[in-house]
Amino acid sequence: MPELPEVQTVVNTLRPRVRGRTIRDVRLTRDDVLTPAGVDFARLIEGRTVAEISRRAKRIVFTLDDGQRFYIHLGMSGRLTVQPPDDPLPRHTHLLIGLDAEPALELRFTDPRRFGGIWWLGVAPDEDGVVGPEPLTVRPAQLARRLARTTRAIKNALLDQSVIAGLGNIYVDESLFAAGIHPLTPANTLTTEQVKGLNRAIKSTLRRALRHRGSTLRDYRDADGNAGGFQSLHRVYGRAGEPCRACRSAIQRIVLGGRSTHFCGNCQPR
DNA sequence: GTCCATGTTCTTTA
DNA sequence: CTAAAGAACATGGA
Repeated sequence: MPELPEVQTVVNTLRPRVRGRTIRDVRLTRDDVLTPAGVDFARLIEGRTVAEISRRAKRIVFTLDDGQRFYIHLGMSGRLTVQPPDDPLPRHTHLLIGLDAEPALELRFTDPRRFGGIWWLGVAPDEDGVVGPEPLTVRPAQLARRLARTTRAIKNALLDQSVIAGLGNIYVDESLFAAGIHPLTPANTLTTEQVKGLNRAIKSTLRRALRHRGSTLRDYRDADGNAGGFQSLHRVYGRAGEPCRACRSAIQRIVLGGRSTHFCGNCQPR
């Protein structure tokens, strides 16, 4: 659910409330949200201070004062909030971290669908798994090199986190519209000029979404519980049948890689 | 009951 | 063998 703009907004709202605070008590109410299984997560983090909170791809990375790290992925329906411990506890809250604050604060991870979770990294210098470059800083030549390696539709290639990290279904559709590229275009057939335009479109789309604190379709909230505001500015995502904001022709919806894909057949010709 | 959902990973097919 | 397509995961809302 949350893509780069939403995850970054969570990090931005989390940081001033959590960084520098000491972890008092940890409650993991079901252990299958933790990877690897069997890690004594509470013992590892209790008494530690949160040195930094950052984002890599769609992961929210916590760095502790002893240099150990873990990350939380929100999956499709995850929320990470900071609130007073006596606030009513929502269903499907799997992790509660009590923080040393006056008045007391609690970091909560809630995720009904449980596609998200907590991954313990320890002091491993490398990140786990293959994660592509960050879309806000990737250079056009680097993006071109990675797209040239696959014949897949550009929509599917951009959703692949090992090709480029942080994009999801909303921002791939929005970026392809902004670049005027049809989602079915084979990734390796894009011209150098098209990749340059796509690179610019991705960056401007993400920056605009960040300014509006992400998109809330249903579940997404930042760490303070606030919804995003970008959803009303989507140009194609979720607008099937509605007029294109540029040319008034009807936005089309097809299924690609099992995901809804929205585009303007006129502004994004094949 | 049906279909759909901001994601990732495992399995099957080509 | 590899790349790509498809299924699966779990819950809830329309």
